[in-house]
Amino acid sequence: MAKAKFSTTPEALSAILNAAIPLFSLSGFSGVSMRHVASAVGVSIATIYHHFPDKETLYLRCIEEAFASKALGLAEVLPNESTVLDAAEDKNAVQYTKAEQLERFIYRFTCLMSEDSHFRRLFQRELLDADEARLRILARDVFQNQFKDMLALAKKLAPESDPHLTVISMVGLILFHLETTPLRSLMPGGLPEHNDPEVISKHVTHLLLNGVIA
Amino acid sequence: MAKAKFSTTPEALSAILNAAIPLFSLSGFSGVSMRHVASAVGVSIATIYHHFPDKETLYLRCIEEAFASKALGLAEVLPNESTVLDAAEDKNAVQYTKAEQLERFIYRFTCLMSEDSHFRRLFQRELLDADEARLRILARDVFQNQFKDMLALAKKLAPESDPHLTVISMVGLILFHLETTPLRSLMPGGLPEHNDPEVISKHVTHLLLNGVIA
DNA sequence: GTCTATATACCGATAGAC
DNA sequence: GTCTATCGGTATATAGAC
Repeated sequence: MAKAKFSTTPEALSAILNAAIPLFSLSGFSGVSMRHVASAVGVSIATIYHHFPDKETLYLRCIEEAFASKALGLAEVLPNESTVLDAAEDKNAVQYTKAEQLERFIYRFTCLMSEDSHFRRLFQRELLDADEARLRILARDVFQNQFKDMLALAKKLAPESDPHLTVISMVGLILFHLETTPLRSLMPGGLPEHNDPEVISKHVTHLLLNGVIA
Repeated sequence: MAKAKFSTTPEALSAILNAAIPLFSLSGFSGVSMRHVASAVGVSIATIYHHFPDKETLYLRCIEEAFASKALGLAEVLPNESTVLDAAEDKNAVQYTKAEQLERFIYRFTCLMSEDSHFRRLFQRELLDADEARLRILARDVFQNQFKDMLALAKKLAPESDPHLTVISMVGLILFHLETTPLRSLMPGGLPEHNDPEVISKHVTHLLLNGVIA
């Protein structure tokens, strides 16, 4: 069941993906033409079609690439349930309080998400497009394990709440603060420092620990 | 300074807008052609161009229309600071606790936002496109007053926190739960009732009042 | 105010030389 | 593996009849 129709070098492939990912992130599927991609890579259109059968496949591979590489970073951020602990770390393992665990997770997750906008933007676009087949791939291959770890964290932190809702809330809080960056400065009370990952994660952590009123 | 180049009936105009708004909401600016719009309205392309000078202007008018009509609903949801209270209501006015005020706002805002997806999706697309001129119009003409009311509410509820961050957090919590609807069912622990505005607003209110751990 | 017809440019995708 | 050249289709936008 050989899938490779063409002979390809991995370098040429990833050169195309690395050029196409920012384009799709900025302008979306229909906002980017194969001509744009080709000229961004510095090759002809026919070269792109030598590596990818059509535009849709190229887009799908971009999504998979961008999301798979972020999934690795996500795994590091989480208090890992699904991987074996390093023995040395296990012995020296500090017992974090619930608040500390939450704070660490929120801070590292915020930093990770604020690092590159491409993942975030592609994710938002996938939510808007809501193509079921693509979302299914995303859920299964990329987010499945990380989401389970987050569910475990949510269950540990807030045993009485619905863990699914808790996870969505934590993620949503962070992502929305990052998403609204371009609008923030135009709204009353918006300050440049509100886009600092440290400020955001501190605010979110405080909110998750104490609520707004307390 | 007459702006109207053409003679137009308001009915024809709003027929075009009402057909175009769902299209742009679903597929974005570059995902919709003037042909699509024309055939959705049931007229020819030239007719669309009679009413709008170009595609970009049509899109901008769709945004303005969709957002302006939601701004009215938003004003009703908020404990209104900027409008005069009705005298009769004022006399019978109940004194709500902070928790009750928050709960009412969250519930009504969630219902309002879940009612039509077009506003939400167009707003998300505007955040992604991040066109500064369009965001400026949005911020000034549509969200300005409502955001100020929300800031006032945030200040009243959480005087010690940065009100701007508090508002973004409240809005983000609700919007993200609604956005992730198509993905939710594919993730572990996702249930159909998680998309119910009542369930969402109850969860969000509890989180904002008590935090996740409490 | 709506139409048909059309100008011009760009789109995705392919053929075939090197 | 990359190129030039090109096909057929569609895009935005306009001209001009009715």
